Amino acid sequence: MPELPEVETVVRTLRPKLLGATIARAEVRDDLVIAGSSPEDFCRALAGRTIGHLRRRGKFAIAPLGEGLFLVAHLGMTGQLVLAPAMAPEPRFARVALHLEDGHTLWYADMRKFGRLRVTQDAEAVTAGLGPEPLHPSFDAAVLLNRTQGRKRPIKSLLLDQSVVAGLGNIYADEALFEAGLNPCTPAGDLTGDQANRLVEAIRGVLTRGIANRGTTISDYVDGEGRPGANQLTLRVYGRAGQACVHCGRPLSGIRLAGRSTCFCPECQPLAPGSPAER
DNA sequence: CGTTACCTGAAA
DNA sequence: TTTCAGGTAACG
Repeated sequence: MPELPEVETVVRTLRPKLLGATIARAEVRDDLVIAGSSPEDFCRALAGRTIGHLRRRGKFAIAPLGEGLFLVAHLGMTGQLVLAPAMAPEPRFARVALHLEDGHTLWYADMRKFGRLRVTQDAEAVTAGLGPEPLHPSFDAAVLLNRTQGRKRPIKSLLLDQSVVAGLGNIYADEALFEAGLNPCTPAGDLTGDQANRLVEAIRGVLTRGIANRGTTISDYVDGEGRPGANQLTLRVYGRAGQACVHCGRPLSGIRLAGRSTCFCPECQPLAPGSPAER
């Protein structure tokens, strides 16, 4: 579910409300979503802590808890972090509850339980393997080329690789490749400087738009206040296999790449002639 | 490297 | 009943 724009929106909506809030009690309803410690230690570590400035790195949300301790959340496919009044009805698939002293509850809900929460002294270690932040000004064609050079894997599978660039997922990868006019199967090492430039700009564009639209809600993404996003209305290829390309009108292709459904326009995103992926 | 497993639910 | 789903770690 949540890629960079969704996590960023969750963080932005929760940040002002959680800053300075104290956790009275933590409650784990499903052990599976707790990583790095026992659920008991997780709850003990959180009780009495005051939350600092919430931030995002890649698809992780990170809350400082003081004394070098952090709460780190990854939402997996269907994770939601939602703040609600204590008296409000529980969200469906509630897995963890952080009861705040101000009378609100920060819920972690996750239908598929692929997401994880952890308390750690070393937030750095959790995000150490991540590549650059695509919205940071230092992310440019040279940085991207450094990481694609000599690689034969399809460019899309590299875009999904969080150690290459942090935060892209299946939706925004497809959208960025369409905007850049690049075929998802293009061997990464074949990217020209010009193509890398276009791809970097496209990545920035789709992510920035995603944030401006408060995230993409296909089925269950909501922000920190439980509200869906609107970016799904702007998608140009994701989930549109068989429909007409917004540029040329020809039907979009749907293929499977790196184990993920992939949509692109064979006309607007042609493979370079003679490239291995063409055969 | 691509594929499978991890989970649960919705939709075909 | 089968297939598919925004992610990623493990496997061969």
